Amino acid sequence: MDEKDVRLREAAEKLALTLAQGGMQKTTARVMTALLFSQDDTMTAADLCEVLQISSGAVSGAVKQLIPTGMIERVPAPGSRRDHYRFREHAWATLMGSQNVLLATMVDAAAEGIKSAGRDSTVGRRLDEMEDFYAFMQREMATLIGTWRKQYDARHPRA
Amino acid sequence: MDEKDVRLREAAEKLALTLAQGGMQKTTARVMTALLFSQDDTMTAADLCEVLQISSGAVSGAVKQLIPTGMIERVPAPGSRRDHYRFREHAWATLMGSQNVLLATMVDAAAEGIKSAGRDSTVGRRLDEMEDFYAFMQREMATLIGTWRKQYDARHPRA
DNA sequence: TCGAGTGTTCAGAGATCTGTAAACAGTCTG
DNA sequence: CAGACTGTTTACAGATCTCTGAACACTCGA
Repeated sequence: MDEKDVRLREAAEKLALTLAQGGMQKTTARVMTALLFSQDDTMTAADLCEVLQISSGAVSGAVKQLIPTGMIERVPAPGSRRDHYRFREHAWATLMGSQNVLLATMVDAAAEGIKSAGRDSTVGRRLDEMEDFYAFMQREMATLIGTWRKQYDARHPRA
Repeated sequence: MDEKDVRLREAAEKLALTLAQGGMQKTTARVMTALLFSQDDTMTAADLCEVLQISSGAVSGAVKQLIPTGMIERVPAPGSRRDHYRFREHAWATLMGSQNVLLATMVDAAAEGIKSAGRDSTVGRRLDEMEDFYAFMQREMATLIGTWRKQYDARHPRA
């Protein structure tokens, strides 16, 4: 039984490391994956401190980053006075959806350049392609995520 | 005429800053956007040094990161002995396509956890959703990029 | 209102990362 | 082959970032 726990923790740390190399804060990634791979539904800040061997301040900071992104949520704890945290349902879809603003930024950056240089030049054509690509992605990604959601919900009727 | 240059450079730096906050190396981002917003087709390492006010070593390092990702390419320079660099055509599509391996990593991480915990548990259901989502994305992203390419190429017949 | 139990904030230590400058290597020209 | 011209590598310095530990703030129950 503990055996299972160990392997899950290993998997969690491994993924955290990958995410960290991809630009995510290391501690933030560890907190996220700890919640993701936890056998329990929720974890308290104290749990996270103990499991990850980090200070409460670090947990506080990580949580502060994670909640606005929609990856985790604070769960009102009935009996306990401690805050409980939980990995959110559909968190991944939410996360990918939030990349939408990044895509919009790319479109804007391209448009900004085109405004200065026009479309009919070396740089203009380059930026035109960029604008076209990201505008396309922005449109399509939204519908793609919607498609998945519908599909998944249909396959997993709420209890 | 120089006016144009200034505004393009500003746009370049602005985008670089955004990309840097998104996890990309700061200098790497600056080199990339410098090439992206350049009015010329290619730039030499020396050009980049001067424009960005960085050492040749820094340029070398940035280029070393950028080339494998497919964002820029080294162009054989006919007359000059210097290396010329160019922002690659369809670079953005290539970049997004390369996220495929990241998506695969996510699928694997989820599968790894499921192997330890099974699908029928709190963590199992959580990981099942993750696996399903990323597997879906992996499939769809590839086709999406292909669609865009076809569409764009059709609209921009090669000269 | 007081006190215990938690979460948050912040200054400072420690680690990490990144760019520079200089040495080194490679390449083309004369 | 010599010599100049570039690109690459690397030790080191500087800057940045992140965690910790402790003080502080907040909340709830008695």
